[in-house]
Amino acid sequence: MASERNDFIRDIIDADLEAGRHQRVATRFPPEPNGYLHIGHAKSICLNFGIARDYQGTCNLRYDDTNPEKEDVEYVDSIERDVRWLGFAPTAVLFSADYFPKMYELAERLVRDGHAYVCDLTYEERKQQRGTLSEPGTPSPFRARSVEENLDLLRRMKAGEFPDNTRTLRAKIDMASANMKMRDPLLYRIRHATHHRSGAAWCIYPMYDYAHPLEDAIEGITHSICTLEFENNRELYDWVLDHTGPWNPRPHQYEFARLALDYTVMSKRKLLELVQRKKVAGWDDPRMPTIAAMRRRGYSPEAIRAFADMIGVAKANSMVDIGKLEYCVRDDLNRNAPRVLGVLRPVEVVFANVPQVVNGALATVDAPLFPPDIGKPGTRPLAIGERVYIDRNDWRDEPEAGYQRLAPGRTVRLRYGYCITAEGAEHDASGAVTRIRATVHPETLGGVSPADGRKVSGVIHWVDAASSIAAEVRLYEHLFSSPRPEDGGGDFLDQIDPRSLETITDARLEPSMAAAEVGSRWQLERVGYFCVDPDSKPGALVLNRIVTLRDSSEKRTEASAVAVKEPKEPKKNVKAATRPKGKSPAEYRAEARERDPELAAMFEKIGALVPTDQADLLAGDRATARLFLDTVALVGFADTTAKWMINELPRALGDRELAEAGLDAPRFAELVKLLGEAKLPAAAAKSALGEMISTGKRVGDVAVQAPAVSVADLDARVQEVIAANPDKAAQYKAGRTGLLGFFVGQVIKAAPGADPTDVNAMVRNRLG
RNA sequence: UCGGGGAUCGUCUAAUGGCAGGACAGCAGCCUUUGGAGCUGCUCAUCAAGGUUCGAAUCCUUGUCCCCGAACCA
Repeated sequence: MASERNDFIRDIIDADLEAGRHQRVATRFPPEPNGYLHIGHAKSICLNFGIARDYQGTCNLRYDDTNPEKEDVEYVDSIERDVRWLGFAPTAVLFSADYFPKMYELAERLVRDGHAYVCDLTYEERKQQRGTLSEPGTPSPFRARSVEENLDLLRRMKAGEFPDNTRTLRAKIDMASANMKMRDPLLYRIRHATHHRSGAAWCIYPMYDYAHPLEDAIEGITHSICTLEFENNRELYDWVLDHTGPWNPRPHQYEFARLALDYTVMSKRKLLELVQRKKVAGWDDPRMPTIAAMRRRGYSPEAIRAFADMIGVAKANSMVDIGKLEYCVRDDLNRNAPRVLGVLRPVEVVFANVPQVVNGALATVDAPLFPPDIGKPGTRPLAIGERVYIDRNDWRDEPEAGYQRLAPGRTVRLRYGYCITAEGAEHDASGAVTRIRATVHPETLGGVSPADGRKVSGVIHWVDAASSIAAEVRLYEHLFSSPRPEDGGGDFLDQIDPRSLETITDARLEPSMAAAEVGSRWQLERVGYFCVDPDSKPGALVLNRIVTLRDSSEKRTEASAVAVKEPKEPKKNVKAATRPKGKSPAEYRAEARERDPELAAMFEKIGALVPTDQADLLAGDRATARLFLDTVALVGFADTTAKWMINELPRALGDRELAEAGLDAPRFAELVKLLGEAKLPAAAAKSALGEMISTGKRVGDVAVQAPAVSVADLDARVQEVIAANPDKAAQYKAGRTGLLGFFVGQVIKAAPGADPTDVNAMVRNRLG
């Protein structure tokens, strides 16, 4: 059983297990090897593998490689590496291509059963005959070919007798289906192509809609999870399984909303374009949303998994704030990245008063690798020499309000070291500071305040000029300057932020960083988190900025507020405007009556008993209308019957149709009678109705009439509940009237036979 | 003969007729040898209108808006 919060898919799995529909859970992650995996895939990986983990089930990594022209082993390799790096071990690593023989065998079966045919229509002809979203298609002239001819043609297709694109195998379903996917969809196409796995063994390849359900069924997948755009494909998925089975377990497809993140793009096509047009350095350019890029940038698998947990799984299209990802990355790094000192834009500080120099240093301190709140051990020595570098950004010739760092006459603490006071600065011709002169307060080591009582305005980072090492630092920002680069109608490539990569070649790091390994992650205190890039060479470190530190200084807030551009006009949905409006249920009911005079007559009769709007709802189909009329004929109470049929019956029915639910008028009438005569409380009647429908029993057998509760008893219950929740009672009295429902619910739980109306009144009374 | 889905704080997501909750972001304060972290508090939502009900985000009705679907892609 899954722990913590469930998503709707885990709810479905829980229900399936509970109902005995499955004894075990099997999922799969089915990428097509035609690109690198991205953060959106990570969401799916965490879902599928996470379910396998939570339910002690299985999860296969299966390459959905049915299109030889787009797929490549480079992608196959990268995908498995990324899945494993994310922390998941596939139960099996499989390839659709390995099922080609079995799929073909089933295709022959479809032909033999008359469910598929070979079609000679060209692409253009088929397009012509497909119809549109609102008009039916026309059947292919080859639809009526004999089984023998179809079988012969299919075998010759497989044998390679026909050139590419000259024939297809199509399912024989319904060219008039409202679902375009069901208009005799293609099952196989001819491609004399080399496949990355099966080589030249095949010249016909199955289409996704045929292959995918079979792959799932062959592997014994129970829950086949995909994204929302496949909702329309589910009907075909089921059709394929229905005509190739029986399958046990029989897989079912469920769809969730794919991840969309702002300030990036997620489609493989667009990612490929960025790579091929060299807008980025490759699939693993740290600005890309690919797993490989995030790994290189320094995101940890734990951070990405935490992100997947944070965003949840649902069916509503959504755009996730990239800040959530960055939060997860920082949260992980804060706990795990050792702190070191480094200066991105060095400016020299020379000390005028040098207290005492030992081995070329004023002092050497053991600086902790983690702050106290992290509670991790480790230190490294830090020598403070006569000259240090501080960040240019920590100096102001004229400090603005609220500024807490170094400026003429100001005193700051060098992190882990001395307090220093700036005495003056030298500038170049452009006015930029080139050197700062300062005095050291020798007594301030170890957190001691300056002896003269002067105020220390802040703490800044620094490195020793003599012993520090040089490094290249790559500063990354979001690749795109717009939160939705695909919106606005223009080319998304135009939205690339030219400032998304800034390279600093003369940064200085504390000497301990010379030993940092490729891939290791560090916090440069007060600057951000950094990861050692594989481009590093001995003596020539390259650091990637993983993410900045959160910065609550006002300056930064203002700057980023300016940087955020106004979102563009929301894109106009041309399709939506030209799309004809669908018929409303009311129109369907009216049409049904027009087609069916008997139903129209029933509508008339019902209209004589209840208001027209109710009659309309009750006379949309014969089963409903008949139930109403028969029930009223039996017991009267037209008003009660109508209200219960309209408002309560749908919920009790759930997914079932009234006609197949087997609720006959005599049984329903019994319930209505009790209701009409006020002999059964509404709440009891509701649960009874549900039970009557699912068990076929009579109301007398299922309605649990809790013993009546005397007024005195009920009042005691009310007072007990109020006494047990004094805080809530106080809140209620303070005006939080929504709590009334809470109290009523609690009392009814304690006294099931009570009339909610009475309880309501008594609670109000007691709570004043 | 159009069909299939969806709509809850700024964002993501819970609540399966009974307290609209959590997280991110934001704001304020505390704390701090990182303007980090942490802690405390605050701001902020059920698409609309009717109906059923003691009680509706949830059930019914009528609307509105958004997404997906007419590749020999997946």
